[in-house]
Amino acid sequence: MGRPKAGEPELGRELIAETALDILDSEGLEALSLSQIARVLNVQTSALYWYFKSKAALYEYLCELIFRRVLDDVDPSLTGRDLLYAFGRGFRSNARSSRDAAKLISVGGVSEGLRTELIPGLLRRVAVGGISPLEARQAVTAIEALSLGWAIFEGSQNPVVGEVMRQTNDQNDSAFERALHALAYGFGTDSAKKNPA
Amino acid sequence: MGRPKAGEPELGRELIAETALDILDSEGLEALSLSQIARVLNVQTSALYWYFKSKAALYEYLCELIFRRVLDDVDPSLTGRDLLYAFGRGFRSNARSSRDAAKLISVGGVSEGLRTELIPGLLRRVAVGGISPLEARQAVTAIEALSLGWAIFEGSQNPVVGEVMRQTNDQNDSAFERALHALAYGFGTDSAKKNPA
DNA sequence: ACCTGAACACCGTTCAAGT
DNA sequence: ACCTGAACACCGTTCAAGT
Repeated sequence: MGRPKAGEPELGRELIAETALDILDSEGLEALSLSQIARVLNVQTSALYWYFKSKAALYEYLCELIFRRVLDDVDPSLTGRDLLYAFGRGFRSNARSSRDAAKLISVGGVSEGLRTELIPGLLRRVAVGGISPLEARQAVTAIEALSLGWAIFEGSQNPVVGEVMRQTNDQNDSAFERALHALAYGFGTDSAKKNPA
Repeated sequence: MGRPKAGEPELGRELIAETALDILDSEGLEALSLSQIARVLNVQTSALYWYFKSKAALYEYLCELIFRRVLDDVDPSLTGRDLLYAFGRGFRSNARSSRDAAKLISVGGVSEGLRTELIPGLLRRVAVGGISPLEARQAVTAIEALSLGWAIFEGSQNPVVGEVMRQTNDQNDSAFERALHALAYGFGTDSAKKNPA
């Protein structure tokens, strides 16, 4: 044991990341450690440092992976506000399908690929029609924030969301969708520009 | 050393919590450990267990403390949608004033006082006029989610918000305020109930 | 190139023992 | 009641050494 057995998948960034997401799913963020990953993979903890220079680097990689999956699930033909809406839905449903994924994102750093490739691409697709680049950036920020925050509360035992959860899932889904809709389609319109009395 | 000196503040939940928030502020969530708190306070780590039964219990206490401060800053005469708006602003500005406070909230659990006292009180103040209790719960959830998510992105090096940050603070503030307004005043209205084509 | 094995400083938690 | 001191299992990281 400890050495590659025939028939066993080869150690690498992919396998390490998948194992990490499995642990995140089954045991939560607290239990997600390099030691635990190594234990599952039957290697020494130090072996992981050949593929990731630190725990933070692994976390960045995981965040990018999650983000990439969300974008892959979104209809590529969508643009503008419809894209905003679909992105928010995908972000939350993905975060909800994997326990503590939202916590990971809130704690993990931002990778190079995310900063230079994925986000700019998303922004370009949102900034169409009457939506300026600045407006697109602000809207994406708002959608990301709502979806991430919502997923965090859903994952935790938050009392507010907890109550909402105890109602039917339909009602809860619609609560999120209503908020999302208010943001995606209400942001930057006249009704959102007015200040309250 | 190690024993209470005359003139030194007495060890207790208050002092431990304040020290913890100081560390959170100056060194971030990663550096916030029981050992570090004990080191600053010149006591043994095990001494802290007299006041908190675990690290998680301390985190809960800190979350409740932060939440309480946010509510204390909100004009007590506000109700309904105006309260929603003010609560969101306070939540984010408080989270922003203390580094990694948002991360702490996303990771920390929910205390008894928060669940049974603070949140129900907030809900009661929101559910006035044309706003039903269910609607109030959903709206508070949405506002909390947006404000928490926004604060997390602000605290991190998120690329989207990072870009927005590099613009003037006014612009960034107004981006958040616009999103907040869309939620507080757009949620539950006719425009938010319609589904996109 | 890829992994082991040992070492280091740090962490959360428990518990007997002191005062 | 309140705190020390020692112990335990676990963690991230480094690095020489093997193949």
